[in-house]
Amino acid sequence: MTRKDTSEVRDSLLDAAEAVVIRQGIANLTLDAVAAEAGISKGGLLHHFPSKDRLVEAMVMRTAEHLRVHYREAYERTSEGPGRMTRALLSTGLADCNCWSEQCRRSSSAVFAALAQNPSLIEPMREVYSELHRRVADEGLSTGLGEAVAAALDGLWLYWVLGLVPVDQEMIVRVRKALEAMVEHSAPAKPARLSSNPNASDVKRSGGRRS
Amino acid sequence: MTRKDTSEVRDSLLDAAEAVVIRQGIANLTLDAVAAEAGISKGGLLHHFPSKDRLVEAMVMRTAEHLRVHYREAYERTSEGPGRMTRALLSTGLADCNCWSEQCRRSSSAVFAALAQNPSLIEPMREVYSELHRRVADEGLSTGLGEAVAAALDGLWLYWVLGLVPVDQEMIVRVRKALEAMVEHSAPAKPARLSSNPNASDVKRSGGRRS
DNA sequence: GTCTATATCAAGATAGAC
DNA sequence: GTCTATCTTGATATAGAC
Repeated sequence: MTRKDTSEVRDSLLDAAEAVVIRQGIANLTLDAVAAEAGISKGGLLHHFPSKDRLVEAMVMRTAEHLRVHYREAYERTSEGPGRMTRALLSTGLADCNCWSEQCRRSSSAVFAALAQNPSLIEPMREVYSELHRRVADEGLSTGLGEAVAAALDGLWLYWVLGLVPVDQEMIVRVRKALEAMVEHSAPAKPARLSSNPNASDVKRSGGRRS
Repeated sequence: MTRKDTSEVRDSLLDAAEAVVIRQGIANLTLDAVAAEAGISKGGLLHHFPSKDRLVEAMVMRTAEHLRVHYREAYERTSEGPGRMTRALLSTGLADCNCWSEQCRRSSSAVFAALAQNPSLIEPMREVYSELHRRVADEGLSTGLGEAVAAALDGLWLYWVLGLVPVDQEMIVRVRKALEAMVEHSAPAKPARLSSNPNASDVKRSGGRRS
């Protein structure tokens, strides 16, 4: 019970830290700001996270774990066959714009906090990506295709979190369709359930063929 | 003359700032560190850039301008036809691994410095990307394809600068081939120079990348 | 244009009361 | 476990000599 309460407090403190980054940017991710956001004193905050490094580390670990759970669930929901993980990413990573934005905001705050605080803190994220790319790179699609799709999704993420390119629902749909067309042609099996999203399986132009 | 000298000094100071970020990370991008790296005093540095914001602003503007020049040149070197800008990005953005790395390092230092210092300083980068995506989104390829390719390249850039996924020459080649196959099929015109070459010896000069 | 010296301040972290 | 008060450091920026 005590443990559960403590865990809940930690979680709310991490929420506060994310909120600070999202609203004020990483330059303003200070212990004072997090404490104020959480409605606690700096001393109280430092009781749960004895240093700023530990706080950021916890932010990254939580985000990494969420990400891992998220794509594993998507994998389970996706039909078997070549490119299963890749198709799972397409259906979950580019689903609804609003959900996507929320996830983006949260993950970006952790990643950038780590980058600013101490780049080595990104490590948990590396482990998740390591597993993800292992799965995506070896699932029967033509060489490099799974990796290309994953990279494209993360490119969109980058555009969105930096505001480099306006990413709206229309753009997401355009890009998803283009990527799905590639994957579908590379792995034409099981066209019945290619994607869990109804309007995502509309492929007009025939794709290319490869070895 | 005086102006040219001043401009050269400014450029060398920006080089020093990039070097600091690359070697020590953005957390250590301080005026002291930049001054030391450039072999000048902090007072001298502040004569050229009256505040840290101005210094980072100049870093971003220089990087953005390099990027713009870079892809415009690549465009000129690329054969006419559908997807010209997209093909230009593929040939120049994913050319030689070493050149690419160098460009990555430099561009990432500017972008992340801006992110840490003051996100609004990214603006010059936005303008360049705005133009780039305008060109890539409307060149006769199937809908979303140009944007997907551009996003994939920037995804690779992200992997590389954060070390999220190991990006080596082999991976670059794999992804490039997958993307080229898409573009080639969508725009089969001018097969002579499109990049039917397995190793894409299309245009390899001045490799390098974006953002 | 470059330097040294210094003012100013904010942030991370500690100590100890409650 | 949470608080207030305080210590310490390091970073930006200014002032003014050379």
